[in-house]
Amino acid sequence: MTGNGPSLIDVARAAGVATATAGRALGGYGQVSARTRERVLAAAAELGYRTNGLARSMITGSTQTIGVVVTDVANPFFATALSGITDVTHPAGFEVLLANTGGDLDAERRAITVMSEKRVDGVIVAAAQPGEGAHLKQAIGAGVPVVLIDRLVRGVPEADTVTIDNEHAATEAVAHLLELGHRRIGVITEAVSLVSGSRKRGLFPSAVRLRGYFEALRAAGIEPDEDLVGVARYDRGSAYDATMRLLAHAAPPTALLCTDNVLATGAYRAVQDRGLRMPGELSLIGFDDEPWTTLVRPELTVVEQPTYELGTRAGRQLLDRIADGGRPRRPHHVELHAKLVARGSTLPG
Amino acid sequence: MTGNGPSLIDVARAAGVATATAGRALGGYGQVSARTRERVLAAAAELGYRTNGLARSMITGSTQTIGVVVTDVANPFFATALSGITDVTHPAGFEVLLANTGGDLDAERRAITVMSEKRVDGVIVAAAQPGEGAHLKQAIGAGVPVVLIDRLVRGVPEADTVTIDNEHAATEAVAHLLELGHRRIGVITEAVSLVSGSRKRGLFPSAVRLRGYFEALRAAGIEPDEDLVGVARYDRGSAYDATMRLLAHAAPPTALLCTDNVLATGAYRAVQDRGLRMPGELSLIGFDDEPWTTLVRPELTVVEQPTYELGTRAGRQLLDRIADGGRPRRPHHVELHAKLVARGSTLPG
DNA sequence: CTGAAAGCGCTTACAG
DNA sequence: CTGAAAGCGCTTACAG
Repeated sequence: MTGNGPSLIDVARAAGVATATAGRALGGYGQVSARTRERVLAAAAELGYRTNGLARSMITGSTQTIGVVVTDVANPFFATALSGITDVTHPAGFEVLLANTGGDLDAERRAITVMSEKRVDGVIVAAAQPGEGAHLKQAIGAGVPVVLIDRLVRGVPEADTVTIDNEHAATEAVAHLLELGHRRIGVITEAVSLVSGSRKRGLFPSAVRLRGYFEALRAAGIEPDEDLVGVARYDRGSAYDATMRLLAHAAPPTALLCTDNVLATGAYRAVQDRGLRMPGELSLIGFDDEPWTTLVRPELTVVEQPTYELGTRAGRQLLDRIADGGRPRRPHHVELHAKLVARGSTLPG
Repeated sequence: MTGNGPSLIDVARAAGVATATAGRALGGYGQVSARTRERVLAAAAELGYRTNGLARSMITGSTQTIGVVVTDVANPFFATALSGITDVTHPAGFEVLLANTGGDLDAERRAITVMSEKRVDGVIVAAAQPGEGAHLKQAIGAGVPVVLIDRLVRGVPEADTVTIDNEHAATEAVAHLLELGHRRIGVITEAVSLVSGSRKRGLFPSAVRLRGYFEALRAAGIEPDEDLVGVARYDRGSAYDATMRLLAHAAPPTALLCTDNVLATGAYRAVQDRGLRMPGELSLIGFDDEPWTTLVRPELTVVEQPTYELGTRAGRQLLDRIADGGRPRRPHHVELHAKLVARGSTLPG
């Protein structure tokens, strides 16, 4: 019960004008004489009037609100992307309705439904699963523009996308290690589809990065060794364990690539605990350039993603779509480049 | 233009019932026979009907949406608190309208106004400035419950608050250092009201922590030395510079307390670059226990804030308020405790 | 420039 | 259980 308060009718009555006139004075549309406007504004202030955005939106057909769906706001990656989104959309007059799915597909479906019912003008989605896009397709069908961010989803060809060139990013990281002379290069990943030749070509960043890793090795004439692939759940402890297992092998890797920032914290810790010198005994590369990567010793070599820009581009793309007012147009795909930042964890020095 | 689509009237017509009946079947309120419900549901599915939440909210007086206003979502502190909020409110059926103010008071005022016009059922606010609460008071007056989080604001005695016992947190940190024998204990802070005896008693965490620092010293019979207070803007670089200045003094501190996690990254780096051994030549304490604090060597001693819980408690508090339906009730104040986690940066070992 | 009327899409009494 | 009517609070043609 948002304690109703005065309506436009009350303001109009107090100002001695018609509601349509009061609406024009307060809403900044149509024509009103300066004198009338003043009287209406005075009456509104006196009564403590606030526009009912619900009623307005119902008529105008626009809520000036966009939905943003992510799997985990507490992850610095999404938090940073989110700030990129708001920095672009807020000045344009749009508010953000946020949903945190925790990677649960059902939660994502519910979020999309609710946002659609609340009549958001569009949504930006970091999907929970690459295989399931029916709910997104339905939203688009209902006239809600969708921009996919960070992750591609199968079955939604109409959606705009803003992603990072993950395959190249991984390739570049491996190339860096090859150049330094490494041949036994391991990887810590949360990708499910392990097998390099799998037919289920993954669409998610971790899967794409894993593919890049495999291909870079092959291009260098090295047959990937499954013993050098450490699979972890998406948390630090699991990455720690996976790293420890790899390092305990009879023929352990001399270099390690982590496909994500969370995994990198676990791997870094494991290498420390194992007592291996970096980069002398083991070279390590992480993903995402977070503040801590230059506080550890040695500093961590990383693949730096343009995370904030991922958000700003997605925001701008959605604003464009909304401005287009649902006119059909072919989907727009933006792919941003990640950049290798070489530091002490790989560079002998 | 969210391409309007079929309305309840269309569904009712297709099902051969009155709109009121169709509404009852679809909305889950009132009484409908099973047979009628089925027919309505079938018609709705056929037409691709989706409820117009705007119209519903206008009548029910509830949007099932809360506003959350923070100064910086990209800061792990707020990102984590935010996830605590959504974890509590989302299962209760509430969506989150997010505003990122960047610490700008005007942006905060606009956000509150817009959220109020969008008829959110309540707001959780991490305020930009402690001195300015008129807009919040006004929201409360209009019937929008307000829960202040992390920071107190003057002039809004009606608001619920969920904060951390910052004075005690700082006191405990200083006590730890005193116990280890330190007498020259410095502080890196972004608090503006520097002077210990200032009459403008700060309400913000940084100011309260600074007060705790001063009082802990005095309680130990040590007169605070202004030369040991390093003031920085709220960023890593500025904290780095401030720390470097302190360490360059003729009689430098032997221990340093940082009143925030961002400042701690700058200070840690400065101590490294200065070539001082921790804790032998300098002991360091930070705020907030982030993943990196156990990756650096030595590990960082910190005051660990219950950040996630700050969010869940604020969420629950707001839900309670909303459930109360605007019935006047005295404000509720929750103060959570921070905990010192002693590690290598202070413990000789 | 101003006003009277219609209507956005629902839910809520009120009858039956 | 079902329906006809009223109404939530605005904006939008349509006249004047």
